[in-house]
Amino acid sequence: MGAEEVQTEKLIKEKAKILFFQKGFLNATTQEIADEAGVNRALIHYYFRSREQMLDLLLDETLLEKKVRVRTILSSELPFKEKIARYIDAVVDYGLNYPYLENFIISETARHPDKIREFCSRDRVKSSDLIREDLEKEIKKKKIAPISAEHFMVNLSALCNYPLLAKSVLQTIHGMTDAAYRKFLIERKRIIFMTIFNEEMPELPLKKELTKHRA
Amino acid sequence: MGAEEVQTEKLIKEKAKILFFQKGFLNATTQEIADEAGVNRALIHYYFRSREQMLDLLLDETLLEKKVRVRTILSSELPFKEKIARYIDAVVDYGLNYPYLENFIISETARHPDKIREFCSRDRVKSSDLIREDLEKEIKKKKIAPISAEHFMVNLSALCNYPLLAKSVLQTIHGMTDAAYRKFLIERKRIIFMTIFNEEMPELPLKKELTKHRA
DNA sequence: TTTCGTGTTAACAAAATTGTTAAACAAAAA
DNA sequence: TTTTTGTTTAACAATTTTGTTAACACGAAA
Repeated sequence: MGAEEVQTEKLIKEKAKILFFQKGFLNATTQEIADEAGVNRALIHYYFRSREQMLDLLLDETLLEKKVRVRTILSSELPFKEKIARYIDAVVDYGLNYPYLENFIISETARHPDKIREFCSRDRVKSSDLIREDLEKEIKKKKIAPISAEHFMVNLSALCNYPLLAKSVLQTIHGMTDAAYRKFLIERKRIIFMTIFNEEMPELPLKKELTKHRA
Repeated sequence: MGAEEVQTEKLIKEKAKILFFQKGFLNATTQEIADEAGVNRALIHYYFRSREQMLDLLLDETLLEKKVRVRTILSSELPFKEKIARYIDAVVDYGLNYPYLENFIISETARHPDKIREFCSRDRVKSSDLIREDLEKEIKKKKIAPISAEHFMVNLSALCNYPLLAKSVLQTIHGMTDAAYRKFLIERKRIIFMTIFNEEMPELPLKKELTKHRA
């Protein structure tokens, strides 16, 4: 047993993520996953028992990773608009890696509503609760038109996630190359901020600072 | 042969649409479709040759129907803001019937990029072209912040379609019933307009008028 | 060296899914 | 009535996909 060799388990997960979340092959078979990883199909069952269990694990890990990033930002002490700017930045960047993640979730959730229910029930606060206070303050200061926290968050998710989700469609319609679409998505960060706040997005100072705690 | 009896072909298509576009069962098998329609599975092959061909037909028909509705609005002579208000109204209403249509397209397109390419290539004008002039005028009049027609249309589609697409997820997160979510979606029509134009959505006169031609 | 355990493989079995076909059926036409 | 035509059904065949198992490889520990 060698920790220095290729970690087959990790390799399979990585390649499966690419198939499902990057390439959008929602129906990828165990064989296709094994091929992508250049590995015998039986290993998928060896490490993950069944296809189903592997999917659960993948989703759980990936969703958690994304949730941590997002929550870190939304529950930080940053001023509201910077918080949102960072949220947009993080979600779009994450989506550039895994454009079809949301699509996958949607499909899985349609078939197995209990899975996402279980995942959501783990945390007591909804993400809309995390911005409610900030938002209401902003509204009172007349800095932004009245809107409920739920609608605000849905607007934000929609503007960030949809262009990633619909990558294949939008790219085809507008006849863009992969590179052009990537550029378009990065442009969108500013556009999204403008659409929501009706003003230019501020420059963001170094990202690393955010996770560090300062007593 | 009786035209007065239940049209099996139509019945199958209707029920398949429900499975795919309403319930979001992207992987529904021919057996599941047959069951939903209360019909022998072989009939699906009798009428549509293969599962694949049935899917193509369904997508084509449904997309065309939606496209006609949208194009009718976008290429009408209405003032810009009313045009957009009607677009929002139509897309959200259509989505209330088929919330998972977009999801289906996205998945199909990821696997078979040629299909959507073929569908798109049928019309010469992109929908963003249909509003470009109007939009530029509006921007010159300082009625709206500068934005490209592409970003504007993507914003609009995102705000309209995402909440439908992510129905199962959002509904779970916010703990809504079907009825509550439906209400939420209808509320969103005004929200979307406000988000884009930063002003209240006007009341829309009767919808029927739109399709009629007046020389 | 032998033993042990993890990781890997090919071969097999079982289930699910699609597509075909021949026969049954029913209503209209001859 | 018989024939014909379009529709429906059950049974079958082929393929795909998943899951299991027994044998194999090979380094580490005894």
